[in-house]
Amino acid sequence: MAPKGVRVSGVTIHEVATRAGVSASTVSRAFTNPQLVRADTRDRVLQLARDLGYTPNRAARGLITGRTGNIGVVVPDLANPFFSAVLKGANARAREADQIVFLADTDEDPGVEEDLVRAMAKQVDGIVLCSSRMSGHQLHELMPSIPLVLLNRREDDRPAVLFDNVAGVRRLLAHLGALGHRRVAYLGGPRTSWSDRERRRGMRLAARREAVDLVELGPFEPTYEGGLRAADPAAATGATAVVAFNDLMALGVLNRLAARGVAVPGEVSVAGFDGIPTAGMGALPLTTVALPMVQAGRAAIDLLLERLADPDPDAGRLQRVLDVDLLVRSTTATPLAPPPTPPPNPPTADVQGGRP
Amino acid sequence: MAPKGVRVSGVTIHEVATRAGVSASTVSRAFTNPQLVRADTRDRVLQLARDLGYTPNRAARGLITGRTGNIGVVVPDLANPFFSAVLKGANARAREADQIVFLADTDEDPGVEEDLVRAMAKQVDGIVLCSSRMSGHQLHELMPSIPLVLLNRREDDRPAVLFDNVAGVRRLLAHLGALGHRRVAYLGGPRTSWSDRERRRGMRLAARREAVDLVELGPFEPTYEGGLRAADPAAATGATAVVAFNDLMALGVLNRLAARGVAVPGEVSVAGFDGIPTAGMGALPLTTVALPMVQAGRAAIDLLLERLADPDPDAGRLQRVLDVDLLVRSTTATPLAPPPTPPPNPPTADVQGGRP
DNA sequence: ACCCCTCGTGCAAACCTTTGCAAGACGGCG
DNA sequence: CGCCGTCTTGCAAAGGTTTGCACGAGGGGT
Repeated sequence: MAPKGVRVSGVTIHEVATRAGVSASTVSRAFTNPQLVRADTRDRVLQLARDLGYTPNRAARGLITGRTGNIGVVVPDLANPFFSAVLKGANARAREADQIVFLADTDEDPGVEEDLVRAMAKQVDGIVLCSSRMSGHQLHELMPSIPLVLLNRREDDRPAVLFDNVAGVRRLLAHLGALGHRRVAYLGGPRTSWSDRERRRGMRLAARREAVDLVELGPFEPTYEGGLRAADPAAATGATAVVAFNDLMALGVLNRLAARGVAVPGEVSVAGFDGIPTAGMGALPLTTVALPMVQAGRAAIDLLLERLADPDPDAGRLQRVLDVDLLVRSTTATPLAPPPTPPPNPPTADVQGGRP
Repeated sequence: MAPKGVRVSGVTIHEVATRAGVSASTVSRAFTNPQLVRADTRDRVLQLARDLGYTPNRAARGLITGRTGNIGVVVPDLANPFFSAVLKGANARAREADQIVFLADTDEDPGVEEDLVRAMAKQVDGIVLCSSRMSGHQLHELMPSIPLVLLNRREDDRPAVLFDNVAGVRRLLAHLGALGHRRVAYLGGPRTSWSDRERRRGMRLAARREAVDLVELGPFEPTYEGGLRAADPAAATGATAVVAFNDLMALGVLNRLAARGVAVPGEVSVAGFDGIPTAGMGALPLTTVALPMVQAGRAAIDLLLERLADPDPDAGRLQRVLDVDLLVRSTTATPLAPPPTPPPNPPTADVQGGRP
């Protein structure tokens, strides 16, 4: 009946209690409610615990308190530096609060995402869902079973950390408009992405305001490879400026255009979203709408902790909208010539990029 | 006495048991030892469990089995795509084995690393330590308390997933030698890094073999910024080829050299290690020694699972050495001219880059 | 000198699951 | 017809912790 697994650090609260000549309750209180136990007893117990290397077994504690001390973080793709950065922030903040992060990568699949959330639910106090690809319906089904905080996704008035996408797009188009661009292509990301919808919406608004023609393409995969594939259709539109759903795609566009001999930013300007470090490392630093990724990760954990401390579902407005920052760098400029005549390469190459 | 925390999915094994008209033991067995319970009982129980949305509470299970079903993964810096890739592999493999990944980021600090491992130890079955920066002493102290698998770090014959750094360096230097380089600079990474020591060792060996002069610099921070700072001292050595500790640094070098007007690969060739995606995305795809990062992450989890299944400490040789791959791309070529005379910029600028 | 209040501590139940042991049912064999 | 073995199930203990309740001691007020 004894556990078969290797007992990792066998020192329990009882051991500390016996050695200190007190009961287990006292040791427990010394840790969780220090003011309940007499000062000298407490000090003796804590000192002894330290000497013995005792740390409370969080699983056992969780069993009774109903709190695990764990927080789940779910991302669509760890390989995207945007999510690494968010994760880094979340992880740092969680550690400060003495919480541990459970990680899950969904590979951009809403089904996997739902499964993972369900699987995690029992073992964490709450979950931060980054750029969730799930449907509103799926989301609402999950909501009651576990405290959820969304990041980069709005769903009604559920707790969320958001970026001011529309403002970002407005600034970006103002910049392009001022440079003299009159025809702009937007390369869309996954249909399931909230930020893609927001950016599309913002683009339409801002395009009208700046009096530029807007051409929408996509969806494309939100990756470098997706950008490579998106570049040709984009060039074929005759737009003098191309805005990609994210930096990774924009980098792909940059590379493909260079391979075709299209001058950036001379003939075509390119911009992205996110502000991932990679975007600034190339020979041509990318103009981009930078999002405070690390800060967003931290904010999401903050929100979750607040929510857990006060489970009252409608305690305070729990949406945080973070400001974004237009980084004007080397890939945007005044277009040299009138829209170039159809480029040498066959411009009809696969117009549809990403998964449908 | 009832738990105060929000009960997340209150359905317990007892509820299923009562409804199915059996005892809790039977339900438990239906899940963990199906062959012990009569077929029709089992089916009825499992079906009911599914309907009720019951999933076993892993914390409670862990309490008695001594296995948590969790695996810890510790990395020095999430922002480095090398570690994102490793993590992605580890996470995928863990999920297949129905294990969950606990994440920790140490910010390159060995002290934090030790703390985190200790804090995790109680809540995971084992830990994968990626590129551990801890001393051999620290490592040995930790070993007995928790099953550990090292990744990109050898320590005696402890279980580890390693890359064949020396072979990689040999191939890289053979490549540079064949191109005609006679003086090569190595820009070192953190002193605490095992792979840096290995690469240094390999460089010395290979340099003798190829009859090239080797200049060792560093340590530098293993980041893009570290590379920016390393470029000037590297140029000052008069080497025609620069090998950086990792790709991130190499990208920094590339950028700084471009800013100074040094032609790559004309005047100076540059190469890195890791094969992170970013390295191939720039206008000048980087020549690099590519490591199978995702595969390494998977292998580490495999090793850990094997080890857990058979806790016999000396069961089989538990070190896996993975092959590396020299990717020859655009940043290495035959040097144009004899080593250029001292470059226009003051070549004395901070020779020490990273932290001491 | 008595009573009451406060403070510090211990007891035991509860959280949810796994598992050794034992008991009941049933069939076969001698 | 009795004995034994196999199969299926339940009982109860155990795992480490938290916490409501109760108990005892000590102090201050009357």
